[in-house]
Amino acid sequence: MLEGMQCCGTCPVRHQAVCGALDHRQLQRLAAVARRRKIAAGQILFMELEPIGSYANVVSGVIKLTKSLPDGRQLTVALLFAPDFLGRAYSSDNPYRAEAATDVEICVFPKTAFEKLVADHPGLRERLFRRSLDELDAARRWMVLLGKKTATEKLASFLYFLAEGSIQRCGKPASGQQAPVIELPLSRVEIADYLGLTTETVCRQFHRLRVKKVIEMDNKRLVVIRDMTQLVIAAGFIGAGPIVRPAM
Amino acid sequence: MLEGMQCCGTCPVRHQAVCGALDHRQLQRLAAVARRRKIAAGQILFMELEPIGSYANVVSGVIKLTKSLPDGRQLTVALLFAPDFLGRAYSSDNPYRAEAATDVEICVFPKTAFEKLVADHPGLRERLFRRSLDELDAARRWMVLLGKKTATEKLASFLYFLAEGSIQRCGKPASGQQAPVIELPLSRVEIADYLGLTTETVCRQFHRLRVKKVIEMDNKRLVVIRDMTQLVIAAGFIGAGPIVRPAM
DNA sequence: CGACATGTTGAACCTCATCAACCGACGTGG
DNA sequence: CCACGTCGGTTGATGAGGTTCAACATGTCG
Repeated sequence: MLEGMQCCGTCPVRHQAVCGALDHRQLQRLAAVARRRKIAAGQILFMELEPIGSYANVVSGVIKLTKSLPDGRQLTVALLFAPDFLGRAYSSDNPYRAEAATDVEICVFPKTAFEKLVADHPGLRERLFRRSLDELDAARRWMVLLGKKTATEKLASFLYFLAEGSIQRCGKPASGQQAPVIELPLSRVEIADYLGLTTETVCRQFHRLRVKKVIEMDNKRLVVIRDMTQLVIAAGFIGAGPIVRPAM
Repeated sequence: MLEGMQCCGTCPVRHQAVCGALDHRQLQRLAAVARRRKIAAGQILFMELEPIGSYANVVSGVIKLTKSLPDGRQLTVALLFAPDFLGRAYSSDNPYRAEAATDVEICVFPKTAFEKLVADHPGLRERLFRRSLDELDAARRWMVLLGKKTATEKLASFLYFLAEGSIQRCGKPASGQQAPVIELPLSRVEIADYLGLTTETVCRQFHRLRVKKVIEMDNKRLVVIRDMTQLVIAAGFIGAGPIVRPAM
């Protein structure tokens, strides 16, 4: 077992995560109960409708949140990356299944201890609130993708979304913009579940983007973005033609 | 101009809305700056990306939040009903267009005054936080609808969602369950935009549900739910066959 | 009345899902 | 070592569900 403070001191997401709101003393309090855990890819953190006994920060890796229909169809409603927070305040049971998409490291806080800390510390509350608002915006952006975009646009948007994230994490590639390389954290099936498509369609769209010289792929999991502007256009973020502003 | 306190005293959403967290004194402070406004159906409250100078409670009627792609495709990402809250904390500009779907009454709070009140009152903050979490859950539930459901399921889900809401508002129809009647707050086009479909498809699905005796329609805007269980099945909430639990 | 918005219906088309075959990588066991 | 089964990924053929385009119906307002 890692000792608490040691854990927080070396934590790579110390400042970006919700705990960034805490001062030294408060961090000690949190660290006393926090525990690092490694989760292997594919492991399920908690099932749908299962009560969750703890909160957690994602320290590294990617976690999927998925919902499923009674007949087995399922959709991944969110991906959680490095400084993201896992857990639902004000509700004991939660409506998602959380699963490690890659090998994952999380920092787990027991429910009651964390809630006490939240109750005492307004800064922490604010961070959680901000985060949930950001998630809400992200969810609604994704709704547009799911409801209105074509298969190509969906995949292009997904790749752009990943590129954007990796740029934010690793620093942007200056103005010289060398081609960003992204490692897909999801299998084809998982991508399909995230985009509301089937595996086959996802494959074909990868193919199309490759043929159009927008991307390049060495490994099945490694994507090089050859033409960022084309990707953005393919994603439907800017119109290929003139921008149509809907009339009042 | 209505005087503040009078406004809050007679407010039908006084307790359910976020201001339910305030005691009498604080309510006075809010009421001093709050203003009732009536908005006609079709009016736009604020445009996408436009900074918003105020927050508001929905007192009556329905507000649509929609996002649009540069080429004009658009999706309604949320409907706001009576005690709902309109506004985005921690962000001056917002990513949605807000439009009155029906005639609407809202209670408007100037941005800074309201924010000051929020800063002073933890109960209010908590309410806002809870609300945003609920919205997040709702958004993600809707993502499943948009990403995985068929046209029939989408419309049935929408009707169920409305029925549920009206039951919650008007009290449930006992166990005797007389057929719930719902008035559609949206036109066909608007429903289509909400469900990620086209007008034509929405029409055809209405037709199908009518043929199947699940619903009945007098007016174009009045839907009687003849068979609630069939509606729930059509919505895909429970499997028509045996429930398949995905294997671990 | 005609012009316009909203809703409905029909027919043709197209995207994407479905079903099936196949490929390569990997691990296991003979 | 190779045969094998399995799993993830790719490709092809086919078909259904939903979009698109067009016509028409209905209701409303000038």
